Amino acid sequence: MAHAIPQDAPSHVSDIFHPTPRDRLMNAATRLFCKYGINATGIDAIVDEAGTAKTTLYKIFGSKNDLVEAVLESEGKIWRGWFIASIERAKTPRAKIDSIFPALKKWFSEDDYYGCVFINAVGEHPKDETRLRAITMEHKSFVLAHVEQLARAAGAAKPAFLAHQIGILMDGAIVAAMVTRDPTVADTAGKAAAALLDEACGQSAKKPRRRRIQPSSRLGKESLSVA
Amino acid sequence: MAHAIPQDAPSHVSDIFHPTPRDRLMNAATRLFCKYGINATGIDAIVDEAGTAKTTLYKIFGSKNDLVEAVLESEGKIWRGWFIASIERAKTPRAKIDSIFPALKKWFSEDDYYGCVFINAVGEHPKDETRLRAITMEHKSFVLAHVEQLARAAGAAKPAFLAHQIGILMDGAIVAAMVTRDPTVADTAGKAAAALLDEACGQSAKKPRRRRIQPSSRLGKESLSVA
DNA sequence: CCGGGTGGATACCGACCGTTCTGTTGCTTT
DNA sequence: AAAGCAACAGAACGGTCGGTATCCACCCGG
Repeated sequence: MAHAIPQDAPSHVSDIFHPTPRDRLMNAATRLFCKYGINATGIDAIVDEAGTAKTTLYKIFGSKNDLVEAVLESEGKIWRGWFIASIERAKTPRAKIDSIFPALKKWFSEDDYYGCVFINAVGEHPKDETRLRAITMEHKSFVLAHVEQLARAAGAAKPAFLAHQIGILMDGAIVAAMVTRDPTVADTAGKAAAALLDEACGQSAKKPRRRRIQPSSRLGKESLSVA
Repeated sequence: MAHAIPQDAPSHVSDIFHPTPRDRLMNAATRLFCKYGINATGIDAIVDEAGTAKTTLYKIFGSKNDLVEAVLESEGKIWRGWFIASIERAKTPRAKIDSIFPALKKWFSEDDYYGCVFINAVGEHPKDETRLRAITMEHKSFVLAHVEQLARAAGAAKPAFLAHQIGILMDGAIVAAMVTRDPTVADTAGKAAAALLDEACGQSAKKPRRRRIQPSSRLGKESLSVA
């Protein structure tokens, strides 16, 4: 997942006026990697867009590979920050999970939505590559851990299992949105996630008006250390 | 989705003994594109592996782009053939849908599973590209149409909607399996699909069959031309 | 005033890219 | 035997790749 919503997290305030060469390179590389792919983006295009010299890039990052890793690392952190902030605006754990796919939909709707850099990066590199996949899995694990914690707080029977399923839905929606350019895949995936969440919480009806069994699972909202 | 199971569909029998240069080029290109990515695979490597001359490649395909499209077209057809044959072995529509993810799991378990060429191709090319995305969507639509028909035959309330959800689960599983190299994501996705199918068929144990108005949609199992 | 470090400009490196070219096999078909 | 033709080998094209070296213009603390 990649390319965070711009509005929040201006990182360093001074960057707005005097962005360092490093930041300019990171921004340019991020944009070009996302839009055109990593292999299809040359060093020259990056330094061109960043307005720096090639020497500066190699002084700072050492190699294109290291630049790629730096971009993924940074982009992952920004994306996770945006994602978690987006869903944590909701009040209850259930509402937070329910706002995952509306958040994704907003992301999909941006005109510069290019899919998930991590997924695309793994896809366009040799499949015996290790480093990129490790970085991607780390990113994924972080997001899934958060979802799992929410699932547990929401009273899901098997929180890890449910989080895994939601993660698959997220990946699928991200990919489908990239291919089709249709943000409404998020709605479809969101309804699937809601149904799975309903089932995992033991109440199959969408609106909890007609509660069938409802034994416990009402508590647990508290005492949840975020990790 | 890409890279079909080898055992069925030997295409032309004579190819086993005298594979034409075209077939050798297609096979080599397919393998290298899948394993190393399209942009990372040079013409030299393809003709090297195919054992043909560069001239032959350009006489037959005209350009690398055209070769890429030919590979996607062919690989898509092979994959769809394998996929549909795999799930159609089951007897009932419900069983056919239930065998989607076991089939994918077998695919994921191959040691030369490299994800979906279509998804990877879109991901590593400029996002304003049109042709690749069109080819990918065509492939996807074909598969989804088949799933939708099965969903309708299985008595799902909203077959197109369910098929769409299953498609997202498939894409998510394909991507997750590529990144994690863990074929069991197919199990997780499969259980999600089964739960959604249960719910869509109204026999989800607890769901009290809250039908809306929609009186029809019960027939239509027949007269469904797939492609 | 000086000296050192940061970063820009530019030319260059060997390697490889996709593509085209020339020329040569070897098997058909006449 | 002659001609045709698909496929071969291989060199070479202009261009770009990732990466390096050189030189120069600042800027800033002493």
